[in-house]
Amino acid sequence: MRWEFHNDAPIYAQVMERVERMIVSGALTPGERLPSVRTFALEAGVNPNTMQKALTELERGGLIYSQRTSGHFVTEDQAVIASVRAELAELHTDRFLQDMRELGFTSAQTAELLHRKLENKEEE
Amino acid sequence: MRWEFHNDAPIYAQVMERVERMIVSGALTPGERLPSVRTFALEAGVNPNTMQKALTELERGGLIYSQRTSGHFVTEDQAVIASVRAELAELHTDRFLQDMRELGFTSAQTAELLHRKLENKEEE
Amino acid sequence: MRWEFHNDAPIYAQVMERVERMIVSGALTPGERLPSVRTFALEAGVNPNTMQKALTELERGGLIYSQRTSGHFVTEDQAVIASVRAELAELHTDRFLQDMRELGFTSAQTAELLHRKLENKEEE
Amino acid sequence: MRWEFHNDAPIYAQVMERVERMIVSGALTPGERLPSVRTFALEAGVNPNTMQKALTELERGGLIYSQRTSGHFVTEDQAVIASVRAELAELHTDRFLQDMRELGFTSAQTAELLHRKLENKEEE
DNA sequence: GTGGTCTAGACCACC
DNA sequence: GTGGTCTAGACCACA
Repeated sequence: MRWEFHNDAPIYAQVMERVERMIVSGALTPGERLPSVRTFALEAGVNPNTMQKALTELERGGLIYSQRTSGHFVTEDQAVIASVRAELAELHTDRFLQDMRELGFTSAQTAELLHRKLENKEEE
Repeated sequence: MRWEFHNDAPIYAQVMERVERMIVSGALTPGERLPSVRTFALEAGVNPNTMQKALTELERGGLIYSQRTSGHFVTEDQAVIASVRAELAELHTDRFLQDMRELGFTSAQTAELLHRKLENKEEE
Repeated sequence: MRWEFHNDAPIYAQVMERVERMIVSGALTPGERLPSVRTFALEAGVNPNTMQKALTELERGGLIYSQRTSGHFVTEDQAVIASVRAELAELHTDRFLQDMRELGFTSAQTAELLHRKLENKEEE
Repeated sequence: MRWEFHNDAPIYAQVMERVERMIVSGALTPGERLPSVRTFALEAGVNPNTMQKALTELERGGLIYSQRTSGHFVTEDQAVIASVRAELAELHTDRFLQDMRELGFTSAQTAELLHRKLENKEEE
């Protein structure tokens, strides 16, 4: 399964985002071993160096850690994961509000619309 | 200013989206004449055929209409514009909820977070 | 002038150290433009990618900053430079005390020896 | 445990330094028999000829002496050891002052910094 | 096998 | 020209 990438951001950054989401969503659990750099790169359809860079950057953020001979692992510090998750949630919310503002919706109108949508769902 | 495009969708579709947004946000007003296909294509940095296809598709949706001799115009039917605007709002909202769900947020939690964000803004 | 490198540390790290010293010692002044990545790499006798990595890491530390089209520059924030300088001084001092301890000198004896050395210099 | 070597000096010289330190620090005591050249070379991960040269040079300095049939021994002359120890201390001190000078510290400032460091240690 | 580093060579956007 | 990114291929230490 080769991953898909956009033109508007470096591939390594998109790889980072993707792995980030796998972690905060629980698809990769705390302490779990990631595929080897080479294998993961193959899976993503990118060069091993690109994957290496992405993982190194993620390591800097504390979301994963590496052990020289045995691989990369998801952090066991759930606080770090929670923090990143909150950050991403913030980011999506901001982007959403921004998108809606571009359509001419005020924040209040946006919230109102979201509520109506959720109520409709309940009825279904 | 050349527009920026992704890899994950045909260019013409992205052009459509962009013009759509210009219309529903009011950057292009009802009845306003669009630049010529060639000019508009140049401005966007796409092939005139691509721009042509985008405009034709938009015409099918009723958001613009063309007059053989004088060019393309934004519809004067504000109901159509409002409808498209609502559709886009729906789309952004769905995508937002989807993104948040991928982070493990329920719809209720997402709404809660949005509220807190708006309250904080008021305080500022 | 090709630089000389040891085996006991990655080249990019040694390049970082070297540039660091050039900055904190004043050989490169605040705001000064560094040679281009390619030129600098040639001067150091390393691959441009290696120099790029070294400069990127230094940028992360705030000691230099980059402008996409015009090059890398030494930070103008003298506080950052002073801080790095203090850090390096600390490091050298610790290493010195450690080396002397391996020779069987206590810290007090080391300090005593240093003093005698400085006094002898004055006499010269 | 294979020893680690730099690129910036001949291996035999680095071996010398290391054995020197073992002697002056007391890890090898006066009169103690060294491992055989072959064994010692294996331990250090160097060619026996290299180890031979290092020991011969150390012998010239009087720090060790050899007996044709029974091997190499640490000198029993403590004055020689003390002298070498002083020499090494001198060398480390000079290198320290040089490093600090490269950071822009005068000798006085360096001494001052060392003092403050030792005082802090006492408090701990 | 693993991560990590290094080199070589290419392409891109920006100005 | 500039920095930045990407790929390909190689080597190393570690276990």
